[in-house]
Amino acid sequence: MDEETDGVPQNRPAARDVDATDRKILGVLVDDATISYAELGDRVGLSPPAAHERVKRLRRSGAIRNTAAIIDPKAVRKPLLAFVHIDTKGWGKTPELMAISERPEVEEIHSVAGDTCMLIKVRTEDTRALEGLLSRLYETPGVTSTRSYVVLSTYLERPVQPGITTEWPSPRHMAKPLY
Amino acid sequence: MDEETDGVPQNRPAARDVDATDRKILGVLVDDATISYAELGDRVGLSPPAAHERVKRLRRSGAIRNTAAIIDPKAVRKPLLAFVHIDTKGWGKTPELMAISERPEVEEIHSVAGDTCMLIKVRTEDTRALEGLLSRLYETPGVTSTRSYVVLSTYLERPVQPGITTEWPSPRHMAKPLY
DNA sequence: ATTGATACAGAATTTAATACGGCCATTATG
DNA sequence: CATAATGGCCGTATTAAATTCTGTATCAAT
Repeated sequence: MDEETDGVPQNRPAARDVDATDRKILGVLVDDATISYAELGDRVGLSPPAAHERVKRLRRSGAIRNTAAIIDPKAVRKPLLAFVHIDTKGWGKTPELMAISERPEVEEIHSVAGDTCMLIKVRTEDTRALEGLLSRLYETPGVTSTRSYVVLSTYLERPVQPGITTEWPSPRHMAKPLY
Repeated sequence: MDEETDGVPQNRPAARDVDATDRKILGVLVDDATISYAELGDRVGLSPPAAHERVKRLRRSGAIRNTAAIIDPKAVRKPLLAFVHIDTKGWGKTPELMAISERPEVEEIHSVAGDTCMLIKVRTEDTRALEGLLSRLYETPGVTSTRSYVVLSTYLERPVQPGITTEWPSPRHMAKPLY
């Protein structure tokens, strides 16, 4: 399958919201984006060109950000996964922190509600490499402390799922919210 | 681009380790797996069939786990990202916890070193849905407490990078490890 | 030195992506 | 209310890419 490169949506042209068919398409393509439009059409009940048209729209609108190869971390020698909380004086996207983000080992950087703290996901070859990354983080100006959570084993890891939005059963002890 | 479905590697047939060319290929395909083999070959200095052969091998060996559409969480109405630590009595992949993993909102479940605790990444439509998920988690047998980290903003989020393994400069105050 | 295996390039073939035209349904408009 | 305009789809035709095939060079092991 394929066509023009997925681009980041610079502008928001046709932001029609995704319908049930689009979700089905997304569900299929998250599992496997290497199938043909004929196969995709079959699975969601469309002709190949119609499926193609939908996918093009999903790309244009930015619903599909990218079509990417998912790499096994072990294959590229990064078997060690860790999450790091760093407490910072104030928030921010400091230049020092952004320098850290250029390391290929760093996969995610989020700022977190409550404390002034950042949550970072890293994948390294071994504990030695993790140590280097951590000491670099600790030396970053504004960082007051770090806590690391080294992952022993991963039970589930998957990309964003389109999933049909279903309701959770309200816990009995919980009142319906006012708004 | 593409061919037969990426399969999970049941057996380990040709586990030759990835060389520099393979890393280049992975680097390109992580960015954009929709390019043609001609284009891929150009970028890494191979003929189209040779590039194709490499990619097939990377799939067979499991280095490329999947080729997937990356979805914008906002497009599927999941703008809220949170990490949840749950403390558990003992470890484990209890049936109850595994039931949680079937919710499409749950993206990752890891067990963590040190405490007996699990780290869970979830993405929901709103705080209401998060609340439902959390109360469900708290009601899971064996769970003694939960802590949630709601993400305010994400500065970096990307897939596993093949990256050329480079050395960190050893911190000056740190001795070389003995092994 | 010879054999075998591996990786590659180039050409040939098959398959899939893409472009085009027409149809139907829904929605906007006079 | 009638009618135009739009959007989404299908079927077909064309073009481009994936895939197969064959020969060759390189390297390793016998």
